[in-house]
Amino acid sequence: MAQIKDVARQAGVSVASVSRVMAGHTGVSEATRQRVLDAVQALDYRPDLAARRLRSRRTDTIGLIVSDIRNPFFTEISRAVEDMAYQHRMRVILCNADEDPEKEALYLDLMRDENVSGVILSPTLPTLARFRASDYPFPVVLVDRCDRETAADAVVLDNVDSAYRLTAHLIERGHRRIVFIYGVTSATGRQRHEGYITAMATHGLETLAKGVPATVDAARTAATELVSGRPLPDALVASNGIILLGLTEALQEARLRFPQQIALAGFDNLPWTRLVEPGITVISQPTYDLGQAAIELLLQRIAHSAQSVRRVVMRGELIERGSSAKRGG
Amino acid sequence: MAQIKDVARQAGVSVASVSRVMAGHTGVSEATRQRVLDAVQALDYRPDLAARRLRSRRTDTIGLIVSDIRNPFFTEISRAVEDMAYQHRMRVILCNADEDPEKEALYLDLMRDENVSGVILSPTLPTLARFRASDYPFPVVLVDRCDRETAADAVVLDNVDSAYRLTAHLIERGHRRIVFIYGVTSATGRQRHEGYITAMATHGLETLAKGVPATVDAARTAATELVSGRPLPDALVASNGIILLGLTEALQEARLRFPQQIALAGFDNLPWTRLVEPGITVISQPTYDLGQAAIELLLQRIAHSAQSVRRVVMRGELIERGSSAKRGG
DNA sequence: CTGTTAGCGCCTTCAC
DNA sequence: GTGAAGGCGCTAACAG
Repeated sequence: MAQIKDVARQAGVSVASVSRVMAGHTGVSEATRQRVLDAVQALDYRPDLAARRLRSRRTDTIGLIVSDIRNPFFTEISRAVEDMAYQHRMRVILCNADEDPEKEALYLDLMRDENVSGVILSPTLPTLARFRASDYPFPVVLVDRCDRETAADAVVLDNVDSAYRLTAHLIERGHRRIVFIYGVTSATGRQRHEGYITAMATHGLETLAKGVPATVDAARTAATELVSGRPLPDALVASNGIILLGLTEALQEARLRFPQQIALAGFDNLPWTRLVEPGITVISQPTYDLGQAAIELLLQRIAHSAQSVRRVVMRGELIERGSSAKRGG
Repeated sequence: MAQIKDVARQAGVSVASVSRVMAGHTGVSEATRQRVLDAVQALDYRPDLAARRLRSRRTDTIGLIVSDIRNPFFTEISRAVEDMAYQHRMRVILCNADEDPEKEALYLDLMRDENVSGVILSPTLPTLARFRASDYPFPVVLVDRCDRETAADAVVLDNVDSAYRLTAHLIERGHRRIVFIYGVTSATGRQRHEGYITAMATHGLETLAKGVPATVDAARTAATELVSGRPLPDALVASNGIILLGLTEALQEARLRFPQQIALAGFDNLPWTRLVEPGITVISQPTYDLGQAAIELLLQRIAHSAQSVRRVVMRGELIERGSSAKRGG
């Protein structure tokens, strides 16, 4: 493997000149530049990143810590982050915390060891609760999950508003006994719960929410129980795609037709939601855009560490399908 | 940030002893070890990875290059790889090639720059065609995609057999005009196509396959065309979950009921396949296990670069659901 | 079992 | 515009 001194010798210049050319610095004569470039090509020289990182004290690496990689929402986020990062000549270390605060803490520690340039994080509830940007030696941008109290760069959906609109949509369609099943382990679930409560209260309706761990199994179990009691709810609403899957499975197992016997709606416009007839009404999130905005914000923060704290809020889009149709309509 | 010499001073030993303790080497007295550990704790010392990597010429990093991160199959693979890697104190750099050979080549180049310890790769067809392990300065384990000719460590499904069994199952159920829609851009699609052909030929039936790019849109378009002609096929079979999604969408748009009007089956036991009534018959892949086996194989190869080339083949499991039921049954 | 020392490959001042 | 030289923080001989 050729090194910088080999290139210097081959080009008949000093290592300093080679370094300057490689870094794209100005102040190198065109003649020298060309000779270096030729030598680089001839020797197939590639700078040693470990050496460069040691010397320059920068890694050009960003850490992405997602809470659940199996959730297509986060898959799409990571796709966006990765695309943008490599465009900016940065590396991505992907970590999946599996909704486990300990694993998450471990990974945040690892990020410190790796001396990353910055981190994009979708925090679990405990981590978010005590999150202070100053606790970390690198800039952090929160994605998907952030609350009002937390002063941090963040990119999130308008969770409260979206949940409000989704609930209001069901109320408009004549549904009254609307049960909201939400993930208690994330800020997102809580905020969407809040939007639901506001919508119900505004319309003078009784709230009937149930918090569950954000897994398909937990959601299915909860829904099965809900629909086995009487009176049957008019509608079930899920706070995210994972829970929506559990609800749909439960309704199917209970042989309950929607919207005829019970209405259904939720978050995340996953491919299967329009496949299950007559289609499930959802709030669609701009997932790729959220990821893209997160890394853009992070890159800005890396470049300008003193800039003011920013929050980017994106709007969820209501996609109306058959599952929320009018009662008996 | 404390460095090794600070720890050495604090503990009253040499930097070599600190280094030895940090590396978990034997041949350090218990007393020294304890003093070092105390000093490490007191100073909150963390070794500088860049320095370590430069000096030791090892990165303890593995590259994972998947062809499409949006495919849940690869999501699960990466989950497994990540879990195992961190257990072995290794880092993972995740790259999504998006089925683009150029992007894939770029990433393989990047792996070289990063001086990774090894790579797990699900290659595109062109890359696989000219794949030679000796072309890379690091060990490579192929996952999901490999062909007979390629001499490389690999972990794959029994693609031909699984497709054979799936097709034979449909034939047994009385279906005759079975159309196989497969991804032409992957070795997996080709091999599954082969299994289909063998099954049809064995039963004296005419093969009716159609190759498409492995996208939902392409599959939907192809299927829409197929079902608009006459006679209608008896059954549609997809070579993977992405294509199966496209087929399902097309049948739904065409208002064709399965299995009454047309049967349906495919690969990948995705959650939605049992949600779409009456459930879709699929070959289930042991995705997590495939990923786990891949990294285990890679770690072995890293430890024993001379060991013989290995191929791990895992069996797909037929999950029978309503979509493949008997004609008119 | 422990310490001394020479680099790993590169960047970056500093002098010319 | 160019070159010489001193580290970045750590590991691994080697010597004791």
